[in-house]
Amino acid sequence: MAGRTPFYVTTPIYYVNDAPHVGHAYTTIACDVMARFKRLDGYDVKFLTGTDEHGQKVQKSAEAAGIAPIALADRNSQNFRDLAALLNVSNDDFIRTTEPRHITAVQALWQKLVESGDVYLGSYSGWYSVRDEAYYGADELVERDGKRFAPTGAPVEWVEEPSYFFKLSAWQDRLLEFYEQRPDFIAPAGKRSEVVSFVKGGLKDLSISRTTFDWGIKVPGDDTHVMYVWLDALTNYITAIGYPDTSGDYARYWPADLHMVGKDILRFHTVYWPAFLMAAGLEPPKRVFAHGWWTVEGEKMSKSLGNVVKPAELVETYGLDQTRYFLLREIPFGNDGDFSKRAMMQRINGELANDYGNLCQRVLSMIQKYCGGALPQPGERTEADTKLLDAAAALLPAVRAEIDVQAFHKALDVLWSVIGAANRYVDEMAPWSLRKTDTVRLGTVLYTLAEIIRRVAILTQPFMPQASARILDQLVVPEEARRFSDLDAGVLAGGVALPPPQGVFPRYVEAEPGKDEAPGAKGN
RNA sequence: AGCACCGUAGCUCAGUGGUAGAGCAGGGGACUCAUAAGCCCUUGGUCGGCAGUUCAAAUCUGCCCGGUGCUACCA
Repeated sequence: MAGRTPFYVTTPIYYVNDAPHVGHAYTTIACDVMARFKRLDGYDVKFLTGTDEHGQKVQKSAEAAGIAPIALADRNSQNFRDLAALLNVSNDDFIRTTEPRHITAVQALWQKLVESGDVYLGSYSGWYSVRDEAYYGADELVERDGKRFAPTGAPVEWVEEPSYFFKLSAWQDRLLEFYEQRPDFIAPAGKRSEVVSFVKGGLKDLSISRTTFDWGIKVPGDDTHVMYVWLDALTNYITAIGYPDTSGDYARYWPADLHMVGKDILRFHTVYWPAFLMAAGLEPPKRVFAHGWWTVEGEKMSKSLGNVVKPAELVETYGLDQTRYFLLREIPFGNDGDFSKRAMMQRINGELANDYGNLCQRVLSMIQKYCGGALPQPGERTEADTKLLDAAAALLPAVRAEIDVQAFHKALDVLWSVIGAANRYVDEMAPWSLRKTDTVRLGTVLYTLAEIIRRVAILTQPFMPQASARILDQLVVPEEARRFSDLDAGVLAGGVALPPPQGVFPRYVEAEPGKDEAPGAKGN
């Protein structure tokens, strides 16, 4: 434990007013790959996800449903727990902002901000639409008949409510200095420029409390206010490691190595959050990565279009590991991308079934048929064997470098380059011919291939834990010998009996409606 | 409107001064261990347009056209 480097990765906490969709799954899976990779690579990993449960929207939804806000939060928070389980996500903790530990942490952080002089009582004012429950900027309004209306057509009125403010304006220079010193703090690089330019444009103080609703954490010493959601929500990252106790897990895991976020909440994580933390005398996180959005078959995902992709349907239709693979392989991480059935099928069939799955299958089958089901003993190596083995040995540092910058697509690309090389090696060596001419050489070739597959499968574990495990099972690699340190230390031993091969990545064949029904039969 | 980024083969993208690349899709071939998989070969682009700098530009500069993002309280 003492010798292991800590690694702390977080998903955003998901808002309980939302139903889980592929976007949530995407963020969570990306973090899971980070967490699994780092664990296998010997790190002491803390992986946090959870739910954000306060705010006016939740209060309103609960009222509409005729239940208490906490009842709504309980129910919907569970949906996100279920999602994590569905996706085989390895989070170490699941935080809820309604938990006592979080309330304690947020109030403690508030006190720190008060003590540092960064909080003052003022009033928040603006053009408010009761109908939309939202404030609008003066420039957004339309004036008709001497009255002002929101872009939505709703009437607005000038309202003013008391509010505590955070002196964000005082942190502009220190934030810019921070970005300057830490060029990797915001990723991808393009997003960093946006944030820097935003901050350079000047910062206004931030309203951090509200009096118009009460579903939130009370401001210490002023029960008429609840904290504004972002202060509440962002604090979850330190709540989960024990804050305000800064000795134990906090000392070990903070600052977080990576906050993974969707691009819509980048600013909150890269401007407000570091400012809050610095004001409280705490360190900002090391890195915030803003990933992109998925469209579906070329269209924006939306409730009104009815094309929202539910993670459970993906897993049901394509399989869990296939879904995990597709999401991280299809688009350069950080970019927006499109989710289409066609692309999914191409990835599953072309890369999982044909390249990876079939490589395993053909090699294991030949061992089964030609070697009586026992892993052969390798003989003398040729240049071709060495070349392939060297390529596989070079995988870990190459993949690690990509994972460290969240280039998941490139990490997979690197792995597939060896899968491709192995498939070419099979054809070049033609074991089906060696079988008749040179059984010693045959043994070396099949052994080499099995060893390549072992190495690849160990490295695909973070992406596809179940499928990788099934491959390693078929090579009789002990469960405790699947860490990255076992890549070199756990080289396969010849002579071991292998079980009959079983396909791991089946081809996806689209069910053709009507095809499997009797003519004239009505479906369902 | 301002600022930033992007526009390269049918599709998704890499390439940032020295004779255009990958994967997928399309076409052809040899093999047969395997999941109608794998392997080999191959068609395809005046690198958005115009002008300039340079011995040399997809790569630098200017302008134009087209697209995207950001421009604070929306969790």
